[in-house]
Amino acid sequence: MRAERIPQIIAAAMTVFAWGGFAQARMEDIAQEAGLSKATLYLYFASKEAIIAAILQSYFERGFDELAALDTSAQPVTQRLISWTRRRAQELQDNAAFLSIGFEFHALAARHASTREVVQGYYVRYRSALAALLAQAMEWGELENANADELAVVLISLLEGLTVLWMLNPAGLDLSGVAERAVHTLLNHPPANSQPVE
Amino acid sequence: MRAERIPQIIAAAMTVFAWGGFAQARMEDIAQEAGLSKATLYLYFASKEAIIAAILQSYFERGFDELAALDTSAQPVTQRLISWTRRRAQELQDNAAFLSIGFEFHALAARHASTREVVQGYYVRYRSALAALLAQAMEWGELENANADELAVVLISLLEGLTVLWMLNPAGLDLSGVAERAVHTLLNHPPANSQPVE
Amino acid sequence: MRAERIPQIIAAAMTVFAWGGFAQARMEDIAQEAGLSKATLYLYFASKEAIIAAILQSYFERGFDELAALDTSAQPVTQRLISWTRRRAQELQDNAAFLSIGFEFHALAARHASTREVVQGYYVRYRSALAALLAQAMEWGELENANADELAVVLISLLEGLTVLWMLNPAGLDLSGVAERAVHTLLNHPPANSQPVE
Amino acid sequence: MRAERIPQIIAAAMTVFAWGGFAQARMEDIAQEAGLSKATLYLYFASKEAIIAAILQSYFERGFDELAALDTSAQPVTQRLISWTRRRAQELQDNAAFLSIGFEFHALAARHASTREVVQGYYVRYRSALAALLAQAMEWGELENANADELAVVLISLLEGLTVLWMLNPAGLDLSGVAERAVHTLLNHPPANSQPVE
DNA sequence: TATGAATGAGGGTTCATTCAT
DNA sequence: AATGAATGAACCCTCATTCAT
Repeated sequence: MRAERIPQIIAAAMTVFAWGGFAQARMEDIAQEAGLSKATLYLYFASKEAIIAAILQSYFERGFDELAALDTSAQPVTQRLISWTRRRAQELQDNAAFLSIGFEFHALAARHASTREVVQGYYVRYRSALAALLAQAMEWGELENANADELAVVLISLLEGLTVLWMLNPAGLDLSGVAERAVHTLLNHPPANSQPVE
Repeated sequence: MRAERIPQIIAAAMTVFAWGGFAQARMEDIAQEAGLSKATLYLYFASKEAIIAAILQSYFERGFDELAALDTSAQPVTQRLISWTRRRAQELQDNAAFLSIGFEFHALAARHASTREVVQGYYVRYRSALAALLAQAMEWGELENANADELAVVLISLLEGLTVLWMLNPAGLDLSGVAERAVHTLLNHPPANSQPVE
Repeated sequence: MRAERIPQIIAAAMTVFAWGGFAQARMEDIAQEAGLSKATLYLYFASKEAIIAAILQSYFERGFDELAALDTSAQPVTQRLISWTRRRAQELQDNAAFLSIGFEFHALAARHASTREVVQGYYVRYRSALAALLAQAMEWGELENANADELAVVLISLLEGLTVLWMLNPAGLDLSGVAERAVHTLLNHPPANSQPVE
Repeated sequence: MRAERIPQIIAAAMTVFAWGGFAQARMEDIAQEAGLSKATLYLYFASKEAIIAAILQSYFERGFDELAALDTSAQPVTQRLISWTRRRAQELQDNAAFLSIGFEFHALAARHASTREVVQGYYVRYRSALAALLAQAMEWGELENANADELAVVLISLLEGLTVLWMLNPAGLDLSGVAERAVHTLLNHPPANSQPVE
């Protein structure tokens, strides 16, 4: 029962949150979307906040499977990262409806340490995984030697930022193309190698 | 009076919103922060939403003065962009407290067309100004020929994304340094030149 | 539950409205009078206005049962109308506390078409029923031939007007007596027979 | 100034009250209608309630001039009363817009003794004047002997009640005609002469 | 497990009234 | 005399949460 209800409620809540934001969404709406009664929600979640917290946990797991898959592929790292970029872009487009939830978590993270820690945890893992991969590629001579961690930060930032611009004008931005080309460049010319400018 | 009260209320509202988000903030809080009574707020704004809308208009004006200043400087474009990046980073750090408002606007933009239009308008201007500058630099031979508009998109995205990562862990990310080095690289190796990878 | 709560709330609201008028009455007062919480009222009525509308529907049903009973009685029509008049007067006195609600509906009707239609509907039914009875009595030779509809209007008007005067000074006006005597006269000397005066 | 402003404000208030009722009308609305500022109203009236009280005083003076004129006319009383009825009906139609105010005063009177006293005072004067006239006519043999006071009550009630029905459906009720015919009848067959029915 | 019914706490908004100018 | 500006006091309505069944 629990194993069945909890994802059902989370899915319903995500739909409702995506449509109107955390604050505007009412427990009534979530219940309706889930096909349950309001009171039933409370059998599985102690509060609205608990639902948000549960979503927070799952929301930032997206893409980790794919990231993990990067490690085991046989292709050259550059190639792997490019196609991973493409997949991330695709996934973004598929889940566009839920983008607002991510931004709302950013806002929450900026305000509340507890949320911040969770979100940060995600980016740390993300960054570490990416950096490890890049470091390996450097070690293996596939990429120019550079600060792998900083490169990871730059790549992640780039994708995050593109997400914002794409959300604002999906038709006006070739998300995949721009991302791929920029990642390609950055892999070939890692920024940490460049001379700091004063 | 209006010229006096409106900025006063907006400033108060921003402080309150930064602290608790749009939804949680109460008109009472804003009034208190502004040193006014709740009813007085309604002499100048028709609703809480109207205050948010007013902030939306002003929020994304930040940094435009500096962007405009880029045009008139005598330095080489690369140099100008690098130091502009530095100033943006500095400004970000100075206004860190209000970052959550920006993320909340992103969430709102993802949900409401009217907000989206305003925010998009900002990024369009931002991107145009930057692209124009880059195009000029390319024309003058200061930068390698490339797709100036796409380069602008990449630069903006990078800075936006770095903002998120820095917000999550200010101490763990040398915002200025990473930004400057990445911008430097991208200017020297504009991504649009690279061959798309299939 | 609904079948139980709705009359309960309407009764409470009538009491509160009778005491202070529609505008002054607070939902809190009605809730208290009904022994419920304020929020519970909203489970059954969408708004204060909806409660008033519900009362409007029931308020002008008073006396219709008795009016219907007029048809089936075996007594002569004159007799029936006289004793009906007496009962109406009695009922008025019994429900004196709610008179102000009726006047308030008159005021509302004068201002809002939708209320007017409801109230008018009541008087139309009232007038039709009375006119039909009078017409029958004329046909049967019990009453002098005359304009039954106009006579109905006059009778109703008379009772309505007496209600106002009696409300202003109950002790100073023998409501039943005056009403009965006037009705008696009008039945015997129906006005429509008289020559219009120029 | 006062002599100028006070009628101006009362006229404005009556317009606003007629449109939306006492409760819904805002001081702001009245001020606007009067072409004054809200604060200025308070130079002439201590409160909204004071404005209503002032209107109460003037509202029920309508028709008294004409009633007084009845005394001095040279025509037969019956004739005078009929043409007075016609004038009252005409006046009613001319001031139809303000009818709702009258009903609202009835509602207020039913609830508040102080208002009731004022309204009752009006009807008492009205009834006395009419009864005196009728008594004189009886004395002079112009009318059949009867209870002049009760006849006055019946006449007044009839006109009051007709007002309600006419307000509900002006097109469907020949106010003047019905009133005149009924008054004519009642003058010729005064109810108090009829035998009470048991 | 599920829910219909109920509510306490609260928040946005309104408005009569005041007062300094 | 007149008013722009300000506000305290309410009031309607909402909603997360509880609980008896």
